[in-house]
Amino acid sequence: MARTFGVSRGPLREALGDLIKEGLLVTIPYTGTHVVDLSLDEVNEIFSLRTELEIFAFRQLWEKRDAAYFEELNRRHDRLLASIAEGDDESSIVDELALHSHVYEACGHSLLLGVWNGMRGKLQLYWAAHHRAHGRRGPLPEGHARYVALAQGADLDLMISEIRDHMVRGFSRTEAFLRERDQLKQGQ
Amino acid sequence: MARTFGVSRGPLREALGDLIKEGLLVTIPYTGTHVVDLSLDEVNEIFSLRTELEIFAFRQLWEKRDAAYFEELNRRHDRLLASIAEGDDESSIVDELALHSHVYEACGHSLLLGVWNGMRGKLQLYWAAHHRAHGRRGPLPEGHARYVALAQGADLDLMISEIRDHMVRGFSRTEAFLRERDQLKQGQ
DNA sequence: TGATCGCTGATTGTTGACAATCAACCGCAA
DNA sequence: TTGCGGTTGATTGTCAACAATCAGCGATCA
Repeated sequence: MARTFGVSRGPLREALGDLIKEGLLVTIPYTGTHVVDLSLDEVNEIFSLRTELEIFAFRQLWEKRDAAYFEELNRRHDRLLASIAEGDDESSIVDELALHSHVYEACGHSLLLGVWNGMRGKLQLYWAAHHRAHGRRGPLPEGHARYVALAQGADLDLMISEIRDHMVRGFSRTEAFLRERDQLKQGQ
Repeated sequence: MARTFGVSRGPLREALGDLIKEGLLVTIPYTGTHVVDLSLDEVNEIFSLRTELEIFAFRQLWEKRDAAYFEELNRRHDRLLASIAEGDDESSIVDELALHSHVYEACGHSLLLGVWNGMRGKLQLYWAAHHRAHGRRGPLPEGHARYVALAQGADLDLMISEIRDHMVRGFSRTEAFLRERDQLKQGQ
């Protein structure tokens, strides 16, 4: 890898070490390091923890929401819809994550934002890889309509229940990819 | 540092990099790297997020609690009480964190455990440093009695409210250290 | 056929050296 | 005293090389 990328082993070692600590790569000693192979349990953990974190973020944010927040929220939602309309899966995924990132950035809890960024990478990597493998499977256009609407509403409890529903839907969608992949593996 | 520790700059660079990414050290470019100086906001963030994570951990664990869990819980509590009785602040802090770690380890949510371990280091470093600076200020013997009792009880809602109270108490205690430190700084 | 042994090559950790960048200090002038 | 430019030394990133460890593979033998 050092030769192909034209850099020395030092910086490469550091970069790979970062990705390993982030959980995006795993290494088998003296054999090699490859992209993680997320199990169903791990995906379940990501979504269950995301649910709690995102609810907590909205609780922190709720009373502080202002015009700037609403504007940026709609801007990110529009960008997601545009990417979906263009059929660009890669962008759709990035935009979906950017939409969800907004509440973490806006709530003013930097530690929480750090934790979210830690798992965001896993989701992006995972979705991108499997969308490339399985073809067109980006986010659905209507997937965030209710989410965005309630985030601008007055009822926090409704928003919280939408977050729970949204995560359940997201998990189901991801779970479906996983089962397909495992079936393909067995077939080999 | 490389000379004093008798190692090359490579491994030292990696070790410092890890501590920096963990948030225990900060580096001012071309000037030096020193131990992080936690602000009141950051401490508040740690305790507010801890509250949510620990409640989530207990929710995951609650129905799965068994004899082994209760045994280990009491074992860790006894160890904490022993360290407090001996007046060993260093051990008290480690034991208090170990007691809280138990629910994260037992709930079977490895991602959650990873997030907790990420902030655990900050708390240990912070408490240890300031206890050294301010003298005897370890955990109080009765501080976890109710916590441990309710963790073995049948009422999850009571446990949740105890967690909230416990974190508020912990934050107040830590906040007091912080205000003392800042006053000392101004005095200099 | 199946198991064991030694070899090969890759992976991994560490080291000392080179080069670039910039903060801190000093001298000088207004 | 205050402000400015040049110098010094430390910090930082990168590199090539050495050494140690071990997985994979073929050869040998029962």
